[in-house]
Amino acid sequence: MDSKLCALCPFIQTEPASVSGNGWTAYHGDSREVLRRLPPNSIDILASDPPYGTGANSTAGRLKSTSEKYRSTGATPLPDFDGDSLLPEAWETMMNEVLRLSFKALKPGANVILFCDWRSYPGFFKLVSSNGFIMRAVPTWDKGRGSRPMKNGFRSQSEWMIWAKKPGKLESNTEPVYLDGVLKFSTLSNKKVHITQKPVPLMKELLRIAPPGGTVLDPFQGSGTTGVAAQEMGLTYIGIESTSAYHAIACERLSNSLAA
Amino acid sequence: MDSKLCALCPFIQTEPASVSGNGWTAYHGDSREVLRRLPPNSIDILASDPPYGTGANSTAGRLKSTSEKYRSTGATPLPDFDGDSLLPEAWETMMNEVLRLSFKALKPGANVILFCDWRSYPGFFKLVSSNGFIMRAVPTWDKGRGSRPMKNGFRSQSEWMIWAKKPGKLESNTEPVYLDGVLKFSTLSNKKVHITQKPVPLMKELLRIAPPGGTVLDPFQGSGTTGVAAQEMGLTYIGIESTSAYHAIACERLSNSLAA
DNA sequence: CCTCTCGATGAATCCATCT
DNA sequence: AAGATGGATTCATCGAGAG
Repeated sequence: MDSKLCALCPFIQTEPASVSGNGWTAYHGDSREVLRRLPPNSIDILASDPPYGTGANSTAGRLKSTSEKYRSTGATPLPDFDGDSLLPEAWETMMNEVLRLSFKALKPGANVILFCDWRSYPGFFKLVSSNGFIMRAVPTWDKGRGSRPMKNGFRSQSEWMIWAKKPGKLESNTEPVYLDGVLKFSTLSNKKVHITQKPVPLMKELLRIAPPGGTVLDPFQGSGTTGVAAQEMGLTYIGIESTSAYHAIACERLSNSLAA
Repeated sequence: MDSKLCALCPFIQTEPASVSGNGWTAYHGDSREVLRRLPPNSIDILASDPPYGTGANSTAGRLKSTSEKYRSTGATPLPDFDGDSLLPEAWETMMNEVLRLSFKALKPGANVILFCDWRSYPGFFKLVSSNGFIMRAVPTWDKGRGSRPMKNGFRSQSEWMIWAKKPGKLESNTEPVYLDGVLKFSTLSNKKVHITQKPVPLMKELLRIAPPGGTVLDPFQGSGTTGVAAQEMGLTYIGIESTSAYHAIACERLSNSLAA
């Protein structure tokens, strides 16, 4: 942990708890508190699946847990995750702060990958741009036709990944990569431990844009898929999660990731 | 043309010119002027590829013609199209008016399909929602790997289609359709007569959500691809185009569409 | 080992009913 | 009357288990 903290600052009082392994660190706490303590210009890539903040469209939506909302068939209940049921103002303030603090932690020229959907994209677009990042493109994750069909309409079968970067140039003398703009990976139907869990092969494909051996940051770690992918790609990983249940799940997945 | 116009209104003085064929009408004029004259609640679906308004990011961009901007290899020059080089304020005012007038012309429950990309989506999202339309989803057009690869990044190989509807219910006693959310059609590399021309098979797939025999409106007709697709789907078509060169091209394509 | 059947799933949406 | 609630709905795909 960065030890160059201001000893007089009353806002930083306790160290967030963290668990470490070979090439990874998982913090348990609020993203903003942890981000404040990361050394500036130290991260090569931010890759994360943040809460979309679209769960609060009704009072019911705000009161319901995420597992109730996003599971139609009442199968295995999963632990809830934070940040989805915030009212728009609260979501925006939180996300703005996370992006501002992340900007500092990232190296000049570092890439940013953020998952979103058609509802949350305008909010992310505004915050990403206004925090100094440069939008590059928005590749699409095609989930295939496994998702729920839509009568007399178009199936919602994709999510988007905002690709942006911090201004500057990241030096890299390795072979250039050329990545597709539409990435097709099927969802893990029933093996999921988090409702919005992404497939590891998808995350690995996205992380091909990271410099070899670089450091990946995920301020909304969830079940730790980004970390597992980073491990398999030989990248160093730093993750942050506020929910106890998911912090524990992520630590276990990270511990076992290269064992298999 | 609708004859129930207010005889005292000083703003409506001349009839826009139009050309008609069997099941289609192509207006030559400003979308807003023509939309004002359409009978309210008469259109079943709006399907269009509007100007994105993102061509004016620099003075150079505003002064360059659209054919100069969008052709890196100096191949056959194509006629310019209107509305792309408007400054953001002007684009927004124009598009707002077109959407407001279109809303009136559409039947309750009518669907809206608007092409956009990741730059223009936030602007469209705002205007579509604030004009009373209900956002439904955003299917993706996957152009495949034909487009230019991106060094150390993700290829821009997709465009988005905003799917929205006017509140209400469109009665239809036909078989329901279930459409995919990611539509893969390759671009017409060199046979294009308009720079942003879409493939006819893509437009036909999109028009499958129209009620059989219904009326399709395209306020930014361009080279008339929407109309050709509508013809092949057995739908009635109304298109509007302000540029003379494209009006002529569209009339010719529409005349010949069912001949082949 | 491969094929087939069966069951469960989906960052959701529709609609009648209730407050 | 407008807004909230809760149960029913849709089908291509994936995985488990049987043959």
